[in-house]
Amino acid sequence: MVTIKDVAKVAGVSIATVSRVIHDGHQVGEACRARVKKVIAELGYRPNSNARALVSKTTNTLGVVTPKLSMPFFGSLASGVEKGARENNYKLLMSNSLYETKSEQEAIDSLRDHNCQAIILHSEYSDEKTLLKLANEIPGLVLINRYMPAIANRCVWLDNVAGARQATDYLINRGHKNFAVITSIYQNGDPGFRLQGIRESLKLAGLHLAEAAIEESTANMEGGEQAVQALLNKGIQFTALLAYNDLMAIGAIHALFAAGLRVPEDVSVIGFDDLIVSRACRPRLTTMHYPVEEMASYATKLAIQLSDTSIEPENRTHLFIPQLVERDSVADAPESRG
Amino acid sequence: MVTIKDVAKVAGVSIATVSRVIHDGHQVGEACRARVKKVIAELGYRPNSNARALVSKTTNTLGVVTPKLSMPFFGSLASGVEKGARENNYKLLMSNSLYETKSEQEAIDSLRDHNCQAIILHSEYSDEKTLLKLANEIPGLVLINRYMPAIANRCVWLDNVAGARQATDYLINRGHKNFAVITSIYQNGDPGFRLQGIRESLKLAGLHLAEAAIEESTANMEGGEQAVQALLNKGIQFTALLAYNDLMAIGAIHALFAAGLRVPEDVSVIGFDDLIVSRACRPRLTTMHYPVEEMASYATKLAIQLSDTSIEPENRTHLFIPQLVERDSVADAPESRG
DNA sequence: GTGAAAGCGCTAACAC
DNA sequence: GTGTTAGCGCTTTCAC
Repeated sequence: MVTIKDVAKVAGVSIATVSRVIHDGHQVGEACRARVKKVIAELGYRPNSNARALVSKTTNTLGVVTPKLSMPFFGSLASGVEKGARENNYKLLMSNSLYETKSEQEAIDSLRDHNCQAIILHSEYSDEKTLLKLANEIPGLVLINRYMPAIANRCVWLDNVAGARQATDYLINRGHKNFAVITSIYQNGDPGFRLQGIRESLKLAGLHLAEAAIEESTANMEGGEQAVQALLNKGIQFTALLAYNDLMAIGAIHALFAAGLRVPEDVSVIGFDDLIVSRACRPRLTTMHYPVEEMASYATKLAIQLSDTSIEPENRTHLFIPQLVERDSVADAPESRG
Repeated sequence: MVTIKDVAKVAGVSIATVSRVIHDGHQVGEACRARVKKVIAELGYRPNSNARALVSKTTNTLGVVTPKLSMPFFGSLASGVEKGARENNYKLLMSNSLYETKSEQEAIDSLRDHNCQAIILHSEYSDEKTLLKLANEIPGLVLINRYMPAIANRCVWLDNVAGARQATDYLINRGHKNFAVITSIYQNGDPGFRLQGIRESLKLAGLHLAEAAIEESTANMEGGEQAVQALLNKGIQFTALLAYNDLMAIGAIHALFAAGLRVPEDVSVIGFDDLIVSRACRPRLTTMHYPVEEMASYATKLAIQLSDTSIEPENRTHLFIPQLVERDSVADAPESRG
């Protein structure tokens, strides 16, 4: 390994001079700087980032904690963070929290050990108190997809209620009157807000949503299938189905066709997230676009900014709005057709 | 920040003793150890990993370079690496190479700066010479999804030829005689090997594959659609379609239905990779399972092992075989049905 | 069993 | 402009 000493020796200068040259120091003589640069190139010298971090206490390292990278949603999130990190010349440390409080905590701790100045956290399980404490200890901590009023300016989140309302309104405008909803068994967080949005819109339109028309299941394809089967078994009549997310929506479409129902002719289905899968199913899924990647990049820049405590943080929150993506899984209500 | 000195002071011992306690040192007195441990817990002391890395020259850090995390395939790869890293108590540094030689190189360099002892590299663009040089400099470098004879024992790869043969044979056994293939315009690497496998199997079965029945396009859904449209426009007759990957296969299914052809009744379609999307489309896609996540975990352990130059590396390569996953997009050939 | 001390590679005063 | 020097927090001999 070639160190700053080696460079200094070969170039016939002191290590301080080499250090200055590296830091674009304009306080070094022309000729000298050129010589040092040449030696650096020849020797292939690369500063040791550990030594640098140790003394300067600034690591230019950013950490991200998500449940599981193999889930396309989190892959996109990670990709957005990576982009933000790269653009700011930060290194990216990554940790899966595996949907567990304990490993979530471990993941965060390990990032802290590594002196991450900025951390992007997608936390589903830690309680508010823990998060608040953490936020207090780490200025560069930003929460993504979670809103906590006490640290509103550290939250980058999506307006799930508005998104769900938009989806519901769209269906209402298409003439639908008979709704069913499939949602996650875990009603804290996103699922709860989306359901709330659905309820609000329906109520405003004077439409009734029976409790029996809301089916809970796991938030994946299988869950979507099962939920629809349950709905059908109960004899619920519906022409419009709102799914908690794309995966459930796709499972629903499978189950609907298996039951001899056509999408969108008999039943319109709408998803949420706009993952790649939504373009893979047939019919292509109409859904609410969740700009995760963009939000993640944004959160990254915010985290880096906040980690510099010398600048006063803005006192505002960071709210994104989902957009409707019209594809082929929604049609006008059968009864309203010519 | 609480340092080892703080702990030593509070516990009334020297920093050396604290260090020993941390390292499970059994060379510390019972009472003393207990006291130090208590202080560590009380103060919430966590060793500074930079300082540690600096002196011990062992960072326990692993880097991974993939084109883009938002692609489900690479998300899975990253997830596998994360698992391997976590199990070995390694930290994970991540870099996107964005499908460009230059950023691929930058990504690798940045990992080196950070003293990664082990690196998992999914390289599509760097040439063999560059890779060889790199492998030479970094003992813990492992190539995933690329085979280079000169460093065979550093390669974790998939037998694409065998996979393609298996897929083709399966179709042949189902009575198909008229084949078409849609593949990537980039024929270096995986696409070339898969096409080779297809050709071998067909030839062995005495079946002819006209050049016109091979259509090249981009390796995504749109590419799959376009390729099938081109095939259809040319008037190619086929009952079996082999797609380079799942995405192309799904695009193909869309195009086939759009043209009034049913899958699998009129045309059987087979994919490759077994991404989540393959379970999202209708009919569900029969495909070759690519065990990326498993391979990535394996590669990670291998890289960590290789990075320890004190142990002699095994002189063998690491080859994985894809597995056929039967779902609903393949049926017996129409002409062979009762 | 425990402490003192050297030093990992680097940055940042502080001299000259 | 350039060099000297004091650490950053830690591990690791080497004494005692």
